Amino acid sequence: MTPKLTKAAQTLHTRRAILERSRHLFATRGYAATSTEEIIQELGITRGALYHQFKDKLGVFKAVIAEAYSEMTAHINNQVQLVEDPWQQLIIGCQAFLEIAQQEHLRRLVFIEAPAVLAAETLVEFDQYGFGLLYQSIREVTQQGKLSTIDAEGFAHLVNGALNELAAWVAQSNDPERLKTAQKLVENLLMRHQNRDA
Amino acid sequence: MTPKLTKAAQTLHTRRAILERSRHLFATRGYAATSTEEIIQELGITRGALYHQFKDKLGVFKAVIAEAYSEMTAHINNQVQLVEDPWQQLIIGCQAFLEIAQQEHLRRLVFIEAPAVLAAETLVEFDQYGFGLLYQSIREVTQQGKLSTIDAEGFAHLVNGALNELAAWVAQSNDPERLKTAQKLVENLLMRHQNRDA
DNA sequence: TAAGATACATACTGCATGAATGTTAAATTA
DNA sequence: TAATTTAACATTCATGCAGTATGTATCTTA
Repeated sequence: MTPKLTKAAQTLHTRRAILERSRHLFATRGYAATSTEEIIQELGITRGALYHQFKDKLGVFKAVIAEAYSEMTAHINNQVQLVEDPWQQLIIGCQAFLEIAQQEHLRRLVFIEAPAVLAAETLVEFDQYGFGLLYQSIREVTQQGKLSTIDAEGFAHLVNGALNELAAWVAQSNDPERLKTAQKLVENLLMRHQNRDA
Repeated sequence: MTPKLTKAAQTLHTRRAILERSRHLFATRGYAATSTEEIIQELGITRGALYHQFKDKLGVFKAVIAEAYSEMTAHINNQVQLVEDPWQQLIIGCQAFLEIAQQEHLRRLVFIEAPAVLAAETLVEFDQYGFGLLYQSIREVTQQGKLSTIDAEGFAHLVNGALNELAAWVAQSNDPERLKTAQKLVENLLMRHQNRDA
């Protein structure tokens, strides 16, 4: 006899519902201001369900953040793979970041809530995904002699920080031109560090 | 008859004690993980005292953040005022920021905890202090034609973001050379945007 | 010095997390 | 396929914490 709903399917449904609802709440109200009570009541499930699927409230948050991170990196990777030249990839990658990070929800989750909530904890692990891509890219063009800087790692941090803040700046505004301005600013930043001898 | 301790002096003592203790706790454990119970017990005072001096836990936090901000801006202003040339002031100011924001406690409070805790709230108000200085400085050199950028405001955000992240990078390490590296990176960034015609 | 304000103390309420325990239905296996 | 186990969820409760209400002692001021 075939069951109405397999266990695996049940889990999938419940987890997805919790993840989506809580992601919305975490992104709009913040982690602290979101109660597990809210999450379960809006979904019509019980505490038992939530605490069965996740270790605790922090567990839900970590899962949400992991998804948000992978969405961002996926978009960036997609865009980057459209070109071959590492130097172009660096520029395209940065601009793709600005596009995706423009989504206010993503930004608040990844760059505001996550650092504070996870603080000393596993944050580094997560953050390496985003930063790692950038660092690798910058190291590559530096080694090829195309980028001129006194310290590739430090420069990667410089660019990363610039990108994060520009993303916030773009997101805060309604002006559709800002994204383009930010993208040009970053391209300009990179071009001005380009080594013309190469 | 002279009182042992004037009311004003009492207030001063209590407020300072609360501010210093809670600042330490907020900076090391974070806002959420710090309980008012801890604060008062370590000081040997009561809830009444705390809630008399501050509206609530958030009120304590805001006061702590305000002090942290003003320490940072004070240091930057001091350094900047040592030179006359606006272009030099911009560079010196950025480097002074890296010096002061290197202190892990300050950084966590101002750039990690505060944004998350104050989120939509009065954060902007605070943040304008730090960013405002930078923006003004950049606008000045841009108007003088010394800085070449397509958008002064956007460029200010770019630099601000770069500074914040570099500060974190410096703070994470024990290497005393990192601060100098970061300072050079920023100077380099600015120099590469300098307009040689001026 | 009397009246009021101020700084603090104590006790209590309400809310949120997470744990303990119970129940039902799918999965496994004999 | 019947028996047994296990997984998904339900319900109830203990604990800890923020913030409030109310009481008291000390300082201020008219």
